[in-house]
Amino acid sequence: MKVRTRFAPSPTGYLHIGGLRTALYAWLYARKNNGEFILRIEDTDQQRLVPGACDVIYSTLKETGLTYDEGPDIGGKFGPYIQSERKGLYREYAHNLVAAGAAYYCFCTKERLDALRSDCEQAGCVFKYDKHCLALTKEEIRAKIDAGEPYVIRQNIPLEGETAYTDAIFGEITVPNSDMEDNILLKSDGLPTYNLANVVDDHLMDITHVIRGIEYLSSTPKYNLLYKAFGWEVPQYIHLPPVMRDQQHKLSKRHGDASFEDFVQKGYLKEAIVNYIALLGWSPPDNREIFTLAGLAEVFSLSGISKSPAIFDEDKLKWMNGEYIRALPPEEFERVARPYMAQAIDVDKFDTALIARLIQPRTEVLTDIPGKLEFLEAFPKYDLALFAHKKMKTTPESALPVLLRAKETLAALGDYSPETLHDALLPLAAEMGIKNGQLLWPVRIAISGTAVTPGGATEIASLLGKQEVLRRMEESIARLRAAVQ
RNA sequence: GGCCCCAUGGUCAAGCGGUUAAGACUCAGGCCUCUCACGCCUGCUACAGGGGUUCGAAUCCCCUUGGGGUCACCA
Repeated sequence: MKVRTRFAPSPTGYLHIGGLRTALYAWLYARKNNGEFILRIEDTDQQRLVPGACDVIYSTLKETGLTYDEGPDIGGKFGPYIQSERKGLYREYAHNLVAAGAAYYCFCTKERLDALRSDCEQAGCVFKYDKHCLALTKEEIRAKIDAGEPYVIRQNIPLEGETAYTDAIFGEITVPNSDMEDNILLKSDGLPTYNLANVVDDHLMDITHVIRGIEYLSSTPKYNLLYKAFGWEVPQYIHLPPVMRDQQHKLSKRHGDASFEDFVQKGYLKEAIVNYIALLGWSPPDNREIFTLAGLAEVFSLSGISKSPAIFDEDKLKWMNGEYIRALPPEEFERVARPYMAQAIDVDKFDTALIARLIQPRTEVLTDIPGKLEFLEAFPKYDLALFAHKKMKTTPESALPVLLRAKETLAALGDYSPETLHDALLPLAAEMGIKNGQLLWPVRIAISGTAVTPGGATEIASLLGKQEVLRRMEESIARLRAAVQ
């Protein structure tokens, strides 16, 4: 039988990192097994509809390369793929369940339920629906429905016994029936709850492997009772442990660390994010860490999935993002970096190819690019103490004569390529009998006014150009003169 | 709280009864070097605790502790 997996998010307006990882694993499993990956939108909660939310899901999946074979926007032979468009179906199946005795009508009002709940709370017990409406006769039910009383359909769960199933990751899971509630299957608005919809759709859509979050681990027996009542074959279950922010909190929207988009905005490359989350909760058979999607699909296996929650480590993501950035072809890096350069400098005034070459190995996230370039656009009013460098044994005093000589050389030079500058300045150091660093450190400070720059004196000088270099040299020399005196 | 599940360094993790308990990130030190970074090398840090089973336990069992999940007309 052909493997079919699905990703079934609720349209909340953003794609949670944990959700993305679930989608990734479902996608990988399908691809690895030459199967199909389906996208289904679970929008049965009318209260939480967010306009445009589906588009976020479609576009994120496409941007990350998690292509689906069937889905709302591309169709497929098991459509529609949006649950609200399948309303009639669920109603029909819910009624079949009632006919089979596996479900029943419930007319209990919110008030009665609330009263029951608070009584329970006072008594210190856990609330569970009391099957009150199960006792209704056919006639009573008919009368209520004819009278237009709103109703829901509840699952009729046995009071005794237990229900078990085997999860591919966690093994055998057994839950006492008495712990399960007669959940609502069909709401009074005619739409199904997840309890019904996931079962009906997974079956109708021929899903063979249900890959989803661990929050469903202990409610899965209930769904299996439904499969059984329908006479359907249950799928293989694969529950995934959660992605955490720290030991006790999940990644949350509030903390700005929950959605894929948040990380893209923070300057992470899409490929790096996907690669990182693939490793959060799953490990490959070997020690590799850098994978393309295709590479992952080749080695992905359920046996590598771990059982315990994984804490999202942004430090490691940063490192991985750096790896991806460094691996980019130079032109490609320049292209993605350019908008970030533009935040700090006038990109038409500078040699952006050279800048790109300099910052590529120094960039971990795209967003730290502007900060590295500010000194190019505006010469900072720096502290003269910057001329002091312990290892180089330079001081503001020793810098002055060095700068005077360097300025002469710099003024005499026509070509300002890094190579020419290099070839002119190094001999000067030799001639002066000082170390390269003792010459180049003061020069770099004098023209950048910045302790740490992406590149050395010759490279910075090249970027700045002769005119600006000489201007900055003069200004620095003047300030030094005034201070040293 | 009931029920279900989990437990190797700060983090991700390998390990499937016999290992000097991998690797990666972080951190520290060093090399390289025109600053920083990159790269390269070295180092610090772990089997939650207690009982069993076994010739032998990180690996199997039990308890404790800690953590997660779940108990909605949400998914």
